[in-house]
Amino acid sequence: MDGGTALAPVEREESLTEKVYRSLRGALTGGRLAPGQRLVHRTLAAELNVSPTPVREALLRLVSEAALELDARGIAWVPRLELPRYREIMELRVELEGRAVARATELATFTDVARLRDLHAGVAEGRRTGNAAQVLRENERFHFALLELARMPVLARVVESLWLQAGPTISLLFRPGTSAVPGAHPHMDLLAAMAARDPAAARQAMERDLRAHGALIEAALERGGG
Amino acid sequence: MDGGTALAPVEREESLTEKVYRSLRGALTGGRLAPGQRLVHRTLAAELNVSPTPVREALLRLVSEAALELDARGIAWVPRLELPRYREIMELRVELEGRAVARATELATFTDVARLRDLHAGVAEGRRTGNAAQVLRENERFHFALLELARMPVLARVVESLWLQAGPTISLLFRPGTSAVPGAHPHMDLLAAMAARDPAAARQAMERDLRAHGALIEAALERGGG
DNA sequence: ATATCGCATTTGCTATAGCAAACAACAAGG
DNA sequence: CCTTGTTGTTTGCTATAGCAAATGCGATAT
Repeated sequence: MDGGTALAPVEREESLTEKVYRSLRGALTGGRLAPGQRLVHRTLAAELNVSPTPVREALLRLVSEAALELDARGIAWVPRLELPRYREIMELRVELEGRAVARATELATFTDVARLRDLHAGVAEGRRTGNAAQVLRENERFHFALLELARMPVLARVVESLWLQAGPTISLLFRPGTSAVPGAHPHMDLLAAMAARDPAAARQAMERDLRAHGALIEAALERGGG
Repeated sequence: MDGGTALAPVEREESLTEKVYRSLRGALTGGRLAPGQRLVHRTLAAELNVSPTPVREALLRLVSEAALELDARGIAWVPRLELPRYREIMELRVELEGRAVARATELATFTDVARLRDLHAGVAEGRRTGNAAQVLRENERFHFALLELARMPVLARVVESLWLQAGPTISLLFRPGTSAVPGAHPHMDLLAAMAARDPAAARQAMERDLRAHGALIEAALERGGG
């Protein structure tokens, strides 16, 4: 019985808690849960056809990641992001994702950069067709793939958490039409810098990318969007 | 009925989940839970005289904060910190706590700095008497008070999470005697810089402080402590 | 019309129960 | 002595039940 050495280890199928968590996470970053929305665990459980227990666990997990908050009564809800807090999140993202992209530039192979180029194509297509949801979704994939390349798991986890905190507000306020920044998309500069093995330039491109997006959201927040 | 306006709002007493969470958190940073230790939720519940549910919730919360991990079977355990990951955590702490102390220096009043001085006295006392647990505990209070002064809640939360990830390993390996760095304690330089309203100097002092501690742990990890 | 009281409902929190998979220990066989 | 099979135990996961506090609503009184 040794033909088995070629077999991959069986994947333990994920728990219900995990499934609910992923579903909620996707809803948060995908803009299907708006700031202010309340999430009553029993109600959600009924909708998802599971018992309240795994739903409650998933909600508490999101609370511990600051993606949700509990009101005075203990009911989970999507927090409204005030401008100062949004700015703080963006400052941290600039620093941390900047670091990550510099590191990724040192480590990335030609193939890695090519893959990133493919991912950016999705973003570009969304921009052309004015599909905000697609832009956000593909942009997220691009950034997370980049984070992966940096081989900094602790940092990556922090950025994911920041992403999740800002996600609902960004989804609510982002409109791709508005972001017609002159010149090439910062992602293109970033990819060029990576191909040229220039970590500092890559970092600067990342910073421009984040600040360009960030400025749009800040403007909307100032108009009273939060 | 307006005599009530002077009353503080009644504090909703914390849930059992919260209590268990705090207890475990303290055990992790206080060195009462060593890397490798397994935490079986039913057993723990029996020891704490509560039902398994809140214990399970507290454990899952710590898992989501990367303070604990789940093994293949789903049992929570205190992860062993490999050197690269420890280094990554320290790099992030240097950046983030450095940022925080620079900001705190801009915002802190004379009274704030005096309070920090008091907190450092606890650290100094622990050093004099060779009480490792006291040094770690008071050092934590000092750093968190500093974070509070920076008014950067998102950053503070991230640092707390990093602290928790490194806590068990630090507690395991830290010995105050070893850390007889020549010259004044970096905290003293830091406090002087804050009093002088010099954010850059404060940041540098923080970096020296973290790297001095960090070097001790790294040395112990290299000797095979993890 | 407004305020107040009371009751039914909602809802988070904790405890308990049952299941299934993994594990451990021990017995039987080679 | 080592392997194999069996059986009892451990343990995470999910569902369910009951409690208590908060809430909401309607009735009643002023």
